[in-house]
Amino acid sequence: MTVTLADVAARAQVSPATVSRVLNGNYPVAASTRERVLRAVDELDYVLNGPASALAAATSDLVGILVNDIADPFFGIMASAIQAEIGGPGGRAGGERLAVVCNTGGSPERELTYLTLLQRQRAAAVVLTGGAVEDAPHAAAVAAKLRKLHDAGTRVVLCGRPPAPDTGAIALTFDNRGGGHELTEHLIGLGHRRLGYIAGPEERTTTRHRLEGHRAALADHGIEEDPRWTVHGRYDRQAGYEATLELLRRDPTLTAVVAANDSVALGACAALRDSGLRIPDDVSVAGFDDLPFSVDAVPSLTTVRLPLAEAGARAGRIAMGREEPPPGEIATIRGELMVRGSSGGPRG
Amino acid sequence: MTVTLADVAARAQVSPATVSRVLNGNYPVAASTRERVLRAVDELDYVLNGPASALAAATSDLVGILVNDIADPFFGIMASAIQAEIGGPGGRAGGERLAVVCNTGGSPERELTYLTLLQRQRAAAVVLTGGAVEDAPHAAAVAAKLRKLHDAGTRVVLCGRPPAPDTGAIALTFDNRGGGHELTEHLIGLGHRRLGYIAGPEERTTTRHRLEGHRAALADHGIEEDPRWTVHGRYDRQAGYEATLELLRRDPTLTAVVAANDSVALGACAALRDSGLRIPDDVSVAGFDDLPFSVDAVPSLTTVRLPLAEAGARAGRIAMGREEPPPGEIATIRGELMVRGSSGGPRG
DNA sequence: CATCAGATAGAAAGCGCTTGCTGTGACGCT
DNA sequence: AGCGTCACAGCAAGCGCTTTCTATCTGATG
Repeated sequence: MTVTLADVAARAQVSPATVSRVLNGNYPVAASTRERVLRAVDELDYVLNGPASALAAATSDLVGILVNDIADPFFGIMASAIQAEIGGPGGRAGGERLAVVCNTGGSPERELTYLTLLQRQRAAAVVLTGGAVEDAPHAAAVAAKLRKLHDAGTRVVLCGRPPAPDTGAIALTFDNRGGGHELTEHLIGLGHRRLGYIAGPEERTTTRHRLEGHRAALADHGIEEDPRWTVHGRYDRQAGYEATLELLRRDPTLTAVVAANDSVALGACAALRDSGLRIPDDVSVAGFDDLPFSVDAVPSLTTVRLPLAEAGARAGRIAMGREEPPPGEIATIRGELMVRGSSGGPRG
Repeated sequence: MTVTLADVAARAQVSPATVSRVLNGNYPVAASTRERVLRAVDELDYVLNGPASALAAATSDLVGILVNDIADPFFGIMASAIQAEIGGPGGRAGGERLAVVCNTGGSPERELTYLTLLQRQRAAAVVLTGGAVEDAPHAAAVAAKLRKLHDAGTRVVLCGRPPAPDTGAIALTFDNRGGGHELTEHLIGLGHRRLGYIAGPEERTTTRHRLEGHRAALADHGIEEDPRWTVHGRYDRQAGYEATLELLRRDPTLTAVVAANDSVALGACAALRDSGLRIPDDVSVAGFDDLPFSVDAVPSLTTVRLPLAEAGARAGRIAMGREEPPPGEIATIRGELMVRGSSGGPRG
């Protein structure tokens, strides 16, 4: 039924071994023979059996990319950049690799299961993107898995994720703390003293780091933080909307709202508008990430730009072994403050 | 080095066959034996070798999802919904399947290569999303590939893509033509007579269908179309911005701009604003898709909602064989006109 | 008590490919 | 002329798992 290597070999009048070598191209084969084989492959419309080849060679050409939410451009952009470097078809990479993105939906279990699945497929490399969950047992389980993958020869790269010590994983980490600090400092510089903060889900590293940066900035300027000024929620627009209403309820005198990310900030803007407040005249708003739509918002969003595409590309190259890992296997990627129309001096 | 089935068998004092059967659970195994095996698996931390098992069983648990642009929420949302149904880990599906999304970047060659790669992996199913390219040779090549995949037992589902006759593929098609028609009709109903249209890339089915709907609506109302009123561009915000400036240059008297999709529409809004025009007082704007951010735009965007998540979920279920394919193997999914703030009567 | 169906477990034959090792001519060297 | 060297090509042994067929044991049946 299906065409196998042996069929091609028969047709080209050579041994299966020769066909295999022509296809893999890592062994000398006479030009004339090669041509004959290639013609046979073409005529029979032969397609290599991936599993068989992976089994025999003990390696596969699968590269896994784990993301928290594939519908979120934050991850989409990184995944896209990673995939472009992995080669996938058409990439500049020599061997064709199947870059696959796996959507964990932010669930620790799914993350773990996907890692097992990739381990099972003997993936060539795995790139984990986005913040990690700060649950000790789960973190340990993931670390163990990463270590195992690494030991099995799978290259593991963390992109926009905190380092995982002793796992052999290369980490490209975003400086969320620094970015958060700079952003809040900017607002303080404008004269704001009562700042609301809409944080992401409690147990995520990204959430914690950004919040820490924010608080550090407040502390630096001797501003005592009111616990009512922080609200947690999901990383989406809806959460931002609701959290903002809650903040306004708790303290209507806030002059600025800092959001966990741009989507949340957009929700915040909508809530402020719906509450009859002008941005930035009445309340300033700031986001994080600088996703493409942020510059288009009205007013355009003050935020911290994270070089998602660049980071992804680099992670992809490292995963493919086409770029040296950073010294110490850890690199910190800084964000860049983008001051735009959504932030201004308080009340006036 | 790595633990194999045989190791587990030895440890559990059973034959490899038994271990395999315990793991696959489709053959009677005494409870006590099963337990012993499971314990051994656990103790040895055994992970099944995917390729080996795929080879022996002649099937794999890979499901491919092809998207044009993973960084675009349009695809992200569909992919997310599909993946959720495929199961991936944690899904309600029984067997764990590895749902992998492949980013073609809109390139026909990459699309083809990914299909080959998936064929090579003996994928259990493949879902293609988004519009197709209307290049005859390429379309034929894709059709041939789909046919081959289908014949090899891979379930093929098209989601938001026109049917591919005689390939055995199930198609869930969006009614782009109808949506485009309804949208333009709405604007005409408001009194608009000079409507600019920002179309997507020329050679895509989605582009053509939406444009056809637009033109049909114009024709229905006896409006003669000026060729200067149509500009083609990419499906992104930037293209919308530039195309709008071009339209304005060609005919400053336009009272409405219809965009190929919401991102393009947002770009159009930005361009109009930058040109000192108010929306919708001076010019009305309409998009397509109703992506999450569209309702947040200022003013909120009049557009056609496509049930991306529902369609994706259905495609996923069909791909898994958990839902009957539609009669005739083709279903047309209609959009819903969402009238919002960006459209109003012309000039006041 | 002999017989047989039913329930489990094992033996072994692959699945389709890769690769170390073994030929085998053709060349070049002394 | 004799022989070591290459450059290729083929042999055959797996890679780790699934699955058919067969063997064994149990308890039920007549």
